[in-house]
Formats: sequence, structure tokens, C-alpha cells
Amino acid sequence: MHSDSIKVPKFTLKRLPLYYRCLRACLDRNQEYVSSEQIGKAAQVNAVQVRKDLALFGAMGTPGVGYCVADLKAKLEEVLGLNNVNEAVLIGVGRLGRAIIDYPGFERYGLHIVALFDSNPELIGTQVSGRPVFSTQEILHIIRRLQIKVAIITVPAEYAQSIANVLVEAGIRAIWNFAPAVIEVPSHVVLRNEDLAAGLATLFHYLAERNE
Amino acid sequence: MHSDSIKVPKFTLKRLPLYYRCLRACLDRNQEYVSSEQIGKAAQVNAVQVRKDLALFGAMGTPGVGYCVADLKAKLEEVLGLNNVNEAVLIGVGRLGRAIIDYPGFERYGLHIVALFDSNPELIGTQVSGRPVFSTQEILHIIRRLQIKVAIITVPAEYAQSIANVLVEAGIRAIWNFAPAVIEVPSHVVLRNEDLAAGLATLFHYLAERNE
DNA sequence: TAGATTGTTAATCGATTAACAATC
DNA sequence: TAGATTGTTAATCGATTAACAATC
Repeated sequence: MHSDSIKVPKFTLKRLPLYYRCLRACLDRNQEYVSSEQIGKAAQVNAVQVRKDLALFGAMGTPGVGYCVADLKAKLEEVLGLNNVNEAVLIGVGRLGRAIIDYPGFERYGLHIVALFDSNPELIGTQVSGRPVFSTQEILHIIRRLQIKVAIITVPAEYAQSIANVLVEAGIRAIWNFAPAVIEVPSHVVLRNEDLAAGLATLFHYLAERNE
Repeated sequence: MHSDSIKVPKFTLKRLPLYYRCLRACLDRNQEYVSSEQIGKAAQVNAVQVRKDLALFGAMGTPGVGYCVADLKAKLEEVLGLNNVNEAVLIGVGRLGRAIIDYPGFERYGLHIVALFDSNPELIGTQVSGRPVFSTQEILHIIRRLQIKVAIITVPAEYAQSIANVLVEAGIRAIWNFAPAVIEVPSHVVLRNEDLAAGLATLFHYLAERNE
């Protein structure tokens, strides 16, 4: 049931969420049509690039007018798979974990976090933002029973790899690692190592450039 | 005093932090030498790519042996400017803000968050993780006095743009926006719109691909 | 019609990969 | 010496930009 007959290039895929955000903002303003120029400005991308990206899955723009916001938004939701629900678990209910649980946008992207895990006895058995917290001892058992395929790691760096190992054993197919540590998994598991600090390098670089 | 005689390509710059992370891990294991193969595996990048990236700023590898971990780490710190201290403020002391204040790695990257701002009267005047919280009313005044150039936005989406406007007025030169909203700033200000949910699109895409 | 903006082709640019000699 | 791994050149690949006719 995947609408993946369309092969979306890697870089286009990274830009689409930015376009989507812009469309949501347009809708909030009751704007009916939007130009590639405007989308590009919001996404910090060239307008031609925007049109080309959109053309990949049957662009529906009107010359002289632009794109119908509602139509384009619906189309993007389809391509990005925002209508598919993916259940996920999150391991590590610290500050970062809590921030992610409540980050507005994850739910919107179809990511339902259904269970949390932590090693802190004070948290186990409680609810955080409406989700039950289980012991990390139970990861294997619970994930297998619930047949969850996506996991988010927000534990301290030193535990990230061993948690990942357990997750893989439990049958997890995709891991999103926010812990500030490099982890490795077997090739059949999709891994995304998110490094929040990495963006800093880019930011500082451009800042230094502007000051020259 | 910028060592920017070396022009680092955009994509290389994005990979360097990942290499750096790997080097730190090697050092923790007391590993003396590391191969481009190993770095590449950790960073999910081709080994040739790694060597080419490193060669850009005078590679120091030894054929048949690899790179000296300590030397390479020091070199990367120089290129990434991790030794320069950048003072910053953070606006929005919610879950996300707190997570970022304490995220291990920001300090390591030379980002010192020196002041916080929030509109919640209960927080104003208190300290969070050792930083004073000021009223958002005082942004203009305080940033100008402290001559801060970098700001991190972690307020709810609907306030992001108006906060950004004030920051620009206060003389901020670089904005790192974690609020789930697109914001726009004058061209003399460096802007990075971070979309935590954007990574999800990539993750789901690969996941769907594997399942075909 | 005139102005705006799209869709697309061709040209450019830069990133990635392949191949291999050089070196420890 | 044999094996491992680097550094670099050349070839490929894909992304970005420029140009412009087509369309509303």
C-alpha cells in the first residue's frame, strides 16, 4: 500500500518537510495560492528548485498564479506518508526525551509514541504525558508483544549502544538516535544518528564568514 | 583571527561533526590510530569520502596505519572552531529549551548559554541549570548590554517570528530556531531553522523502502 | 493585452565513486 | 616482503542554476 511508485531523490526528501511547514503557515493565514518563490524563501531554497521538486510528483501549479495551498499540502502529506500511522517507543525519559514526546509535529507526522522506558525506579509505573513508563528490563518483552517497529533513543550517551542492541534483538526496524553518541546496528535496521550539536558547526561557519 | 583560509565545502562541513564524534569515541577506548574505513562506518559515509574530506585541511594519515586519533581530533577542533567560545542566549525555557540547555555537546562546541528568557512570571528571576531567567520584555535591553551575537529560539511556534524580530533589533547575528515554525530574518542575520520532525520523513522513507 | 509565474530543457557545478600508484 | 591503508587523479553521477517558451 506504499505510494512509492515515485522515486524521490534524497535531497528533495529533505526539503519537502520544509515546504510542508510553509504550506501549513499559508493555510493558517487563509492564503489560497502560493508561489514557488514564497515557498523557496521560507525553506531557504531556490524557487526553481522548489518547482522541480514539486514537479517530481505531478506538479499542479498554475502559471501566473502559483500552487493551490490546500491541494499541494494534501499531495505532500501523501508523498511524505503523513497519513500512515507509525507506532514507536522512546527509551530515556529525561529532559530530551520529554521534549521529544511533546514536540509538536511528531504526532502530525504520524508518529505515535505509545510506550516509554526508563531505568529510574521512581518513573517506572507512572505516566508521562499520558504514556506509561516501563522498566528498561522489559524492553525485549514489551516491544515484541506490541510488535513495535520504530524506536527513539534519548538515553545518556554511554548507554546508547547497549540499548540499541536490545532494540535490535526485540525486532525494531528503525532507530532514531538522539543520544550524543555514535551507534551501530545491523544493516537490516534503518538508523538515523541525530546530532543536535552538528548544526552548530554550520551556524558558526556562516557566522564567521559574514564577519570577515 | 579566523583560521578560515581553508574553504570547507558545505557538505563536508556537515560530516565533520560526525567524524569528530567518532574520534571522541576512539579516544575513550584509548585507540591510538583509526582508519578512514572505521570513521566512515560510524558516520555512515564512504571511506574515500572521509579521506577526501580530511585531506582538505592537510590530511595527516599514515598509509597502512591510519590516522592518529589525538592529532586528527585536535585538527578537527581547530577547523570546526570548537576552541572559540560563543556566548548565546536562549528564549523559551520549556521542555525543549531545558533539553537544549543541558544537551551534552553544546558546551563542548564552544556554545556558552549565558542567559535565558521566558514570559512565565514564575520562572523570571530564578535560575535554570545555573543560568538566570529574564523576562522576554528585557530581551532588547539585556542582549544589547551583553553584546551577545547568537540566540536560540525554543518558544512555541506562534511566538517564534515576533521573538526573532526583537532579536534582530537587539543586534543578534545568528539565530538557531528550534520552534516548529518557519521564520524569516534580514539577510545579514544567519538563520538556521531546525526541524526535529524533518528527520522523520527520511527515516520513514527508508523504512518503507526496506519493507518492499 | 501585459504581467506573473509555471514547467522543462540545456548548461553548470559540485559531490561521490572507482581505480591505482605511493607509502608505511 | 606482504598487507594494509593512504592520497590523488580521472570518471561518474546527481544536484543546482540559467534560460526561456508556454500558460494563466
